[in-house]
Amino acid sequence: MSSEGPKHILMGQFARVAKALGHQHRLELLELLAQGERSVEALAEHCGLQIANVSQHLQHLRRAGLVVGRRDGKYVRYRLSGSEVVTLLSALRHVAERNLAEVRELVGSYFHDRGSLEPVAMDDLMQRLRDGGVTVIDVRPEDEFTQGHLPGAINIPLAELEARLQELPKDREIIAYCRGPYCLLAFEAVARLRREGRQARRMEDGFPEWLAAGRPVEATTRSTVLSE
Amino acid sequence: MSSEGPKHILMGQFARVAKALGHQHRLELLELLAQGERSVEALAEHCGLQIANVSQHLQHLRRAGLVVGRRDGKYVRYRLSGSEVVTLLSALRHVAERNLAEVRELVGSYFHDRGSLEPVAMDDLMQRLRDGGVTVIDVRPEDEFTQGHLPGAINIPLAELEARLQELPKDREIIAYCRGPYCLLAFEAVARLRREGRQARRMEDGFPEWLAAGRPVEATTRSTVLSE
DNA sequence: ATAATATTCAACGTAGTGATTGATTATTGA
DNA sequence: TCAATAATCAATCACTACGTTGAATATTAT
Repeated sequence: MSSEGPKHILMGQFARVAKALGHQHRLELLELLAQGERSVEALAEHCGLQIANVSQHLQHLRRAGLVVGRRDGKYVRYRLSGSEVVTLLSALRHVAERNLAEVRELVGSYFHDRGSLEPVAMDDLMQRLRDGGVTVIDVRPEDEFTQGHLPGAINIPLAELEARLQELPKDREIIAYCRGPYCLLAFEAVARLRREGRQARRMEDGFPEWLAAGRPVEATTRSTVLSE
Repeated sequence: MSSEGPKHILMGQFARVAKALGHQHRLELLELLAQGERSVEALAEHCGLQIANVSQHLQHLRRAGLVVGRRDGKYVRYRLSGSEVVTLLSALRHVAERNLAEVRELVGSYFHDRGSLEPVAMDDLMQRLRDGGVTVIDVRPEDEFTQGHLPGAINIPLAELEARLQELPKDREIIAYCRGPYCLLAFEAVARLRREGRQARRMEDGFPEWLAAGRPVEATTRSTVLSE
């Protein structure tokens, strides 16, 4: 009785997409894929899940139109099907942060309290990139950096931060970014840089949001643009 | 093993929100609530569902932070918890339309083919409202109109359209809007108006999107603003 | 060809979800 | 206070989803 008519069919389809988002592990997979292409194996490793399990989740996501896979030799590499998926994930985060008390508390205590790290909005950073006088560091793992990063950013994975301090100018502000607004890497990087007496802040959002906003991006290996 | 750490907890919370969206009936309820406040009974009637069933869905939505309810005499009236929920729903629709072949086909055949109805973007309509020279009609049911509508819009529910044609000027373009981009009311209204020889187009989005975009809104009964 | 590796498929048990029914609570009006 | 109405709760059943296991498939390298 309630599945007839084009509107109901549409709602059923929308629900299919939402169902695919409705699982912790699938959201984690999507966040990883938002950084760039990855094989099933690599995803399983990152998430600490079984390969068969990840494979099934990926197919679930694929049926919902959220990711696409391509065969590359022995591997099947998955990626987000488009930048609108990043937008959807941002909207989801936003609603949760705004309306779930548990999330507000967690974000407040765990993220915001980590010093007054004064995040820089993407717009502002864009402007300062044009004006010069700012050093941007990408604290994600090297393979994610390679697939795409902010123009002019230098890749310093968190583990190498102290060892490579001399690469960072002492008289310019340093802006760090990582995977997204709730990724801890940039928080930690800024905290450590300040401990070393550097002037550092973090970008409010991560690389995927920068990319989805249609801002310029550099890739190390090839010049392909990831956005659509 | 995989639910420890602040990040995993956050993902679990985000998944909770997505799970709540992952059901056809709940999405239909949300679309209705995007028009304004409604009692459980009214929602059940509109969706053709049992009251107890709707009640349970609403509590599911409430636990996910998507809706809030307040007691009003014998009734409990529910509404969306904020405009960011509308944004989330739009993002969901957008992903589905972009990446699910079934949705693309359905939208193409059922909505787009209904004449070349040349939708007007919200921005353009906003400008034309300022300039004057356009008549805007709200073809939703009266109770939805009452709770909030575009400034200056006149309410003509679809059933009354032919009977009230004389209220509409013949020399000005008429813009119709309804509940949202996939609501059929405005499509149908435009088709009928053109059949009558009027110059008519539909607004691309519906009232909830207009409201969520922070644009001006009028309410008939009280001057409360629904957005946050 | 054969072995090795990456991924998917198939099957199974457990657990959770959704719809229905009837009972229960909250509020209003007589 | 009692009846009527609106909403929620509790219990049940059918159904679907999740994770695991081991087998099957696809591709590469030997």
